Amino acid sequence: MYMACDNPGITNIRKGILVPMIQKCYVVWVGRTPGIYETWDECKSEVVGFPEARCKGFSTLEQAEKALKDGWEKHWGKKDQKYKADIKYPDEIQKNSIVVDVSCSGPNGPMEYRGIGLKEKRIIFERGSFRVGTNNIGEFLAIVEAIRHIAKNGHYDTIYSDSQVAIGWVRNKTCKTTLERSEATKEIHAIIDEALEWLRKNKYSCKVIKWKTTQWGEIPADYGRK
RNA sequence: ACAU
DNA sequence: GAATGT
Ligand SMILES: [Mg+2]
Ligand SMILES: [Mg+2]
Repeated sequence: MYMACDNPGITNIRKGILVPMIQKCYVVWVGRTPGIYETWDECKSEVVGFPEARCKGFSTLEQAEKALKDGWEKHWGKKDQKYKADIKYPDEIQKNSIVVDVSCSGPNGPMEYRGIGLKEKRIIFERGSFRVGTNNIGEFLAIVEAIRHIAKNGHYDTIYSDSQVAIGWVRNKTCKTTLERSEATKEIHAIIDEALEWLRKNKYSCKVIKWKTTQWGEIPADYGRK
């Protein structure tokens, strides 16, 4: 029996480590007998070989009941919010931590990043979208923002990032981005410069450590767009 | 090669 | 397939 996470959309799936998405209700709008089914097998037998059949999986009975009333037109081909299974992380992982990640649509942006409290699965900060920025710049700014959050508010003692590059930049208090300084990039560079200045002028005691993606699956702050 |  | 980085 899976427990529904009350903050869907910020946990991730990795076979063998994390549990798959909860999808326990299947709505059949157009099939042999329209209604709600508990398994894919049942659902399948309602729709296979049925012309123009319409069905879809949902996480909760409530969602499914609403979707059945809505009709398939409102849900077909759309991404409804799916609840993810709650996750048991390995003991090795520091639970009193903020996990961060970036999402970068193109090589130079748009870029956004966020930090999430691992234990509470709560979004602590979200920044962007920045018109220009690289993956590594976003990973870097995310870590610095998490450090500053902890320096100011306490509550956490560890930051996880999956970025070898950004962890290094933070450690060295330097940003070796290849993104040229130009009129088009001056905004993001100003933000980087301010972050570096804070790092160099302030002390902090939280640890910044590597999220071991190959062992633990995608970092829970991941945007799930890959 | 490693991490994104 | 491409780019950002050590
Ligand atoms: Mg990342
Ligand atoms: Mg990611």
